[in-house]
Amino acid sequence: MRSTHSTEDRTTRARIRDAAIARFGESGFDKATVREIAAAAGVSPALVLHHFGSKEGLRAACDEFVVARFKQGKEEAVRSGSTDPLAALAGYADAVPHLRYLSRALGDGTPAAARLFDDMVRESEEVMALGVEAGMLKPSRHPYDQAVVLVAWQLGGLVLFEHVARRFGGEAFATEVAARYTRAAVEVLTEGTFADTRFEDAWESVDFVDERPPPEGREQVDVTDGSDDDAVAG
Amino acid sequence: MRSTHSTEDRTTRARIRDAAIARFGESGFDKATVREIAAAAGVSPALVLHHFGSKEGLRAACDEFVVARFKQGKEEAVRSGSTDPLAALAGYADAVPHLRYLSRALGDGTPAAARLFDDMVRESEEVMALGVEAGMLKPSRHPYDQAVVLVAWQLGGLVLFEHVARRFGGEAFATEVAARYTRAAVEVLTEGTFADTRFEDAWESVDFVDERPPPEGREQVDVTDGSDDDAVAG
DNA sequence: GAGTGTGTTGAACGCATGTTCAGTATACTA
DNA sequence: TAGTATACTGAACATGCGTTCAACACACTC
Repeated sequence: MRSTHSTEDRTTRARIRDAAIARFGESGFDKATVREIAAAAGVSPALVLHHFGSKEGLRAACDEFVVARFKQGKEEAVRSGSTDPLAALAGYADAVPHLRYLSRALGDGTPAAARLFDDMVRESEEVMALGVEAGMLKPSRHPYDQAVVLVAWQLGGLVLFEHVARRFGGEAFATEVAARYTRAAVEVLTEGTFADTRFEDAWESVDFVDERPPPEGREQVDVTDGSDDDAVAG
Repeated sequence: MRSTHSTEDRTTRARIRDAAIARFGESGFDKATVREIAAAAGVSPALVLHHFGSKEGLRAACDEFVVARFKQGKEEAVRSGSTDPLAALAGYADAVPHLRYLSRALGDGTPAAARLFDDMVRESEEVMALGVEAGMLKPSRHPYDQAVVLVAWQLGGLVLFEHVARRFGGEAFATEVAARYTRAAVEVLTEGTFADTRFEDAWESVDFVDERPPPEGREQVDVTDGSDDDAVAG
């Protein structure tokens, strides 16, 4: 019996969630207000709380939705052979708000951000191992550490993409900025930038443990609730 | 006639500023309250506003201070030959709050963050040009773009350092985490990770402009005010 | 000692925010 | 038609926030 009133193509709940993703992405979680989000979705502030319990609940719903969406897009990217989700996603114009949201979430220290980071490290490690086997990637002396660093760079570039775009004279999340970014990134990841192994040798002599931390104990949250938000209303 | 009351080793103003840097760094600008900061500094909330005019003024003062401090540390790092300020700064235990603050500022979208980013790009470009001349760095096809990307990665790694540390099983901004991070980073920057030039060639064929954006027009703010905050009181 | 300026405080103000709640409208069930 | 569940609203509440302001304490000048 969902959405007895709304005759739109999407559920009211989905409209609110999308408006929240947009507002959170632009202003950040704290600065974005429930009233703003409600207005953007064309509903009353009370309805937002009616559907999501609290502002924090709304954030959790947005987190789930965006992370799931991102994961899905990433699988496609892996399938196509690219390791940079930024480039893979930049094509989809409607994914930009989600990228923006993700960028904010990573900076805000949302619980979902940690989950996303850990997931990406795990998957990157797998993908990179496969890449090494296939002769596409060079083997690393510290595969796990390298996966962590590369994920940090990828997501870090996402968080600071606004600045990258400004330096490139384009708008944030514009396709050509993303392409230019990727071109430079790929060059570095192919050629390297140090001419000799001076630094590498120096740091290699430092002997640190190469172990993963104890198993993460993060519960794998399943994305059941709200998955039918976009269902058509009667 | 500064600080007629306080008999501490530092000015009250400096104590407030340091407390603010710590609180902003831990909770972020929005969540950190003037009352909290005042309590941490051992003064009344009203005094905070008396000294800095507003919370935003306090943020500006913190920005100036940290950016200046960071710039200074970076110069030393360049002099020592390292291009990674994270590693260069990690040694100074008392710099950790500043790193934490910087990490937050970059995520919050503080005006100072843009200034810092732009400064770093400019300086990185210079340093990298020198490095190429000296035969220490490989020449890039797109030196400016490469500088932008490397700065984005450096600072992005800083923003997400909390997650890097978690994956490495250490505390954020711990020295050994920083070392492990640097080791992996240096490996990638020396060897690259792609085994062949497949991706590089593909992206190189995309023809984008390599120009810098129009001159930035950002006024170079001079750090005169508050520079004597740490002066000893009579 | 009077006058002045600065550091400092406690209490209050005004405002925006997240949240609650009583109540209305609509759709479905029987 | 009556009953019930759900979507939805307007108005209000409580709280925490940044900020203001009148007053006090101390140091300095004359």
